Amino acid sequence: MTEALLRIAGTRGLQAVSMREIAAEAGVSLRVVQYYFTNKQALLESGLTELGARMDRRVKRRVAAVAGELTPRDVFAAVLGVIVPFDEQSRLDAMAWTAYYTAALTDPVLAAAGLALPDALENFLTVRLTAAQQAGDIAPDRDPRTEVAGLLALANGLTSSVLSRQRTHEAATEIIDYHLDRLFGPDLAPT
Amino acid sequence: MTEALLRIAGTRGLQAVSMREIAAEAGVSLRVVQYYFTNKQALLESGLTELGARMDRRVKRRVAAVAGELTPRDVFAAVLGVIVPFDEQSRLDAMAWTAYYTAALTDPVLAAAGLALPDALENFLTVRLTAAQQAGDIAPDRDPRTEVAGLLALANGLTSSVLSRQRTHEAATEIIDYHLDRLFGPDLAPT
DNA sequence: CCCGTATGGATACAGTTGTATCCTAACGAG
DNA sequence: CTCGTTAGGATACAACTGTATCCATACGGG
Repeated sequence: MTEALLRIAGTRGLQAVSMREIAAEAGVSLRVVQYYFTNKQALLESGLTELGARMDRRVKRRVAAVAGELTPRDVFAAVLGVIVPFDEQSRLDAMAWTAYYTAALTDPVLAAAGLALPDALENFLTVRLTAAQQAGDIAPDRDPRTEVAGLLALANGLTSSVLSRQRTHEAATEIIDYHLDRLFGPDLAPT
Repeated sequence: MTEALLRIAGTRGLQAVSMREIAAEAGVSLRVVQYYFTNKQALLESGLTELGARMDRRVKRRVAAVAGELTPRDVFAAVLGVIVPFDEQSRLDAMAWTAYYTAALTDPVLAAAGLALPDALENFLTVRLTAAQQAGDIAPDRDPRTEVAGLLALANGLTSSVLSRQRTHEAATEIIDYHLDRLFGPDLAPT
């Protein structure tokens, strides 16, 4: 049922999401939607939670696919590579996520629930990059906090352009890889 | 009246924009809104046009403020510096712009009218950067098209984080300047 | 003076929205 | 068997939406 919500949000936008639309999309009656989600707000929050869970699953899958030891660069490639949509499903999710993010800018309730994830992500990556710097994996004159902020902003901006079909997923990935090469140095680039 | 529209879109979101709300915000009657904008769609399009015009005005103002000759870096600093919100007014406009952009992702009518500007901007900057490269202002191993795409994506991503108050305008500008320094070389950096 | 046109006030209307209410079934515990 | 709880169908309701209609005024050219 939350899946129906995200399907609508990803194809027709959050503003097209109504209790009745979800009921129709999920093939149930309006009452059932009301029954399992008392509020529309509870419904929306469940969508946001599910989006976060999907993102998490994708990162874990990518990390698990890495053979051998996990380099810091692998972590960044996995996280950033998951932000930019790479297939139909992740494109729909990214659409829904953008819709949520925009809504959160003017809705304080959604903001509290939705802006925590990007923040946590930035902190997580900053911690990892700082550790990588102390281990000598990146140059000492880099500022981990600034680099992470720049990379996340880049990935988000690229996502926008991929969603609007201004750019393909491959072109976006290339740009990200280029920046990762510069940060981690060519000796750490994947073969 | 279009101003009232953008004020609402920037503070409460596009979905809060209704004919009656605009009438109230502009201090006129509903009929007047209907009279000057026959459709709601015409109303929305006028908002988009106005946003583009404001962006244009800001760029021109920055360009005009440059003393002496206009370096390629000045052009980029002006354009990118105008994308990231820097005062209350530009913050509201960026909010409205984000709302429009998100709506355009699922509304083909808005997409045709709204995605033309970013596209034109990217082409314009690519032409300028290619010329700058031929003049020796940037290293010959850079790909102008990729560099422009990356910078615009970065600026857009930073705008998102500034709008969500995750980052200040100053922090965003710093990151952009850092990337411009790397692209144009320190010898062309502003004093 | 007179009338077409621009401007705008008041109200109506059908559709959609979130939410609430009322009524059935099913079903396991006692 | 009975009863409380879970699950869901049918419908109602007030609020809001975009749009349309009916009217009144102003006003400049003939």
